Amino acid sequence: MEEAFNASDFIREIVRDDVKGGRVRQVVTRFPPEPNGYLHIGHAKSIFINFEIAREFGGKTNLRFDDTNPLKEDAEYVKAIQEDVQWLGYQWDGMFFASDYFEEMYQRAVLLIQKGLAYVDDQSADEIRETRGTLTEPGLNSPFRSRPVEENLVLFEQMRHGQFADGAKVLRAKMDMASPNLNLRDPVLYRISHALHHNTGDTWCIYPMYAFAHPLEDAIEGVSHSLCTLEFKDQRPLYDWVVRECEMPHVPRQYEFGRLNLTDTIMSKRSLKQLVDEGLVDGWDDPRMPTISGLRRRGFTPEAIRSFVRELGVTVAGGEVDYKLLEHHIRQDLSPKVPRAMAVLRPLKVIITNYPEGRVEMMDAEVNPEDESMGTKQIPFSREIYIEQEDFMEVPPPKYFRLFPGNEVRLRNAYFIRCEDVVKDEFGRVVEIHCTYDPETKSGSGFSGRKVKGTIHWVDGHTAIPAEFRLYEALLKGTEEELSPSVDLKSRLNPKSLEVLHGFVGKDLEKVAAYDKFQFVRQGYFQADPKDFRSDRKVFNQIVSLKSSYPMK
RNA sequence: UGGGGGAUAGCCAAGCGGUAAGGCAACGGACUUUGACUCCGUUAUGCGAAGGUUCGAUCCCUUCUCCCCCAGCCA
Repeated sequence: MEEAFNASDFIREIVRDDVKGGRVRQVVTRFPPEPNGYLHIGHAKSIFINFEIAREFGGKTNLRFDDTNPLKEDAEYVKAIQEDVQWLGYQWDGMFFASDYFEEMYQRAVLLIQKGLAYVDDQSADEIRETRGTLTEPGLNSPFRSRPVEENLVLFEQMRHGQFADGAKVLRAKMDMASPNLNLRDPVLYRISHALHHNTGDTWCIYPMYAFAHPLEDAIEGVSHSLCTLEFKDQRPLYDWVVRECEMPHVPRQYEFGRLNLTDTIMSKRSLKQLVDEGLVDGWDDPRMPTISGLRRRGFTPEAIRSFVRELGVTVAGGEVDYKLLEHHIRQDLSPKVPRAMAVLRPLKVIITNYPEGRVEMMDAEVNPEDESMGTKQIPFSREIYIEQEDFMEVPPPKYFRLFPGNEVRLRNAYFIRCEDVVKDEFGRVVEIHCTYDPETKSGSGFSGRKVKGTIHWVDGHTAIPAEFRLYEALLKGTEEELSPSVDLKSRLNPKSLEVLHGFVGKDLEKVAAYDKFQFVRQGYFQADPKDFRSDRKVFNQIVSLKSSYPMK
């Protein structure tokens, strides 16, 4: 289902034309993350686009770490990024680092200086900002703009050799301080930073800026189509300028697509990192995080993520995709392939008064009704069971098909039971209910004497295994105003984003292992938590609930 | 405000001068040992607005409105 797909969008059209017209011999794309954080679902879209398009045209895709800012980058992230890309199902052709090219970049910058197209500026960061002009006013030329080539060459070399402090000087492109495109007002190409680089250590103390480095990286790698998000659109003239003026033999082209936004989800790495750093979540892989590792820990599958981003398509219109669409794709993926099981998240004890004490019956249960080949399993049934608290109401609302005094329901894979009595504690809370069962209604017996409106799930009281269930809601929730990025992140957090419940799973889940996924019947899809699951402490993360047409929950 | 992009249903999105695909959501209904799944049906005389060109406009032209991005020595 996933493979039978023939996408067409403006980028694929461009690539197709380039190949047909002979302008491009081999399609080469790249996924260029900066190793300054973990990948999120937005990156999944970019990964999908870059890898799939190259694959469709028989091309190649590189994984390239855009590590030009040592202050923010870390080897931890490069490892995590590789894991995430592979987990999503993609294998790169080449793996590179921008830092692999630092020497060549330096030489290209020297070329620029020699051509009179770059100069060393002694102005401070503040001065540069102040003289950049505004949206409506042109900027001012730097007093160092016409520094002689020879002097620039010497200064730039001294920059490289650590003769200046951080921020003392920068290398700037000599473009146009009056350009209506702010990116072209003599953009900074190199800055001084005496920082330890995760890859090159202290070899360098000057680092190229993205705008200079990225086009060179693409050109060096023979990238044909450099596919990035829309906010880089204004950089395109600069991108082309760098490739041209640096006299790169290979000319890559940049094309931009709209980035993914999801409702109730923050996607900025800055904010995600803040959540992690301030301990507001359980790390980058907290199941509430929109990171790939968070989704993985939550129980999402690569297939679901891929089919989700595939359906989004490639466009330039900005918008916000409903999180429900992602939920649809994970349900769609899991439903046919995951075993059913019964779990009671909020237990209520039920005594079946006419069922013989001490007797245990093994009941047949289909592993997955959607796929007979998955077989059946045996689950124990006895006099005492647990059902879901919400499946009993003393005073039921209209259209309530579950248990209430006098009503009969089907216990899934077992018998019909009828509620006869309610036991309450001193505060009037229901603590236990008494039911009777009808032996003739045994599951699989073909009994058709009477129909019952509701079927509820349960676990056997004597063999049930205690389990912890973690239910999730959006990490951030609130009105549009409350969710404004200008509001402090902490106050935008949804206090109910995590709910921990202690209940039971059936004995058939005795041998579950981390990452095992189930559909807990009538509840939703769950995964054994990879971090906290132990054989003696069963922890399940809710991936997504089941859809429900029953109004209240 | 200068520049760059965008506007098709509640959300995403096809459409490329010939009379508005599809998915999600929602709402009905069928089926059901999951109020699930599946299946059927409903939901834009309308494409941000107003003019114009044309036999014919979501598509071309003009003007206007609204939204997003750019003033890091971040990427």
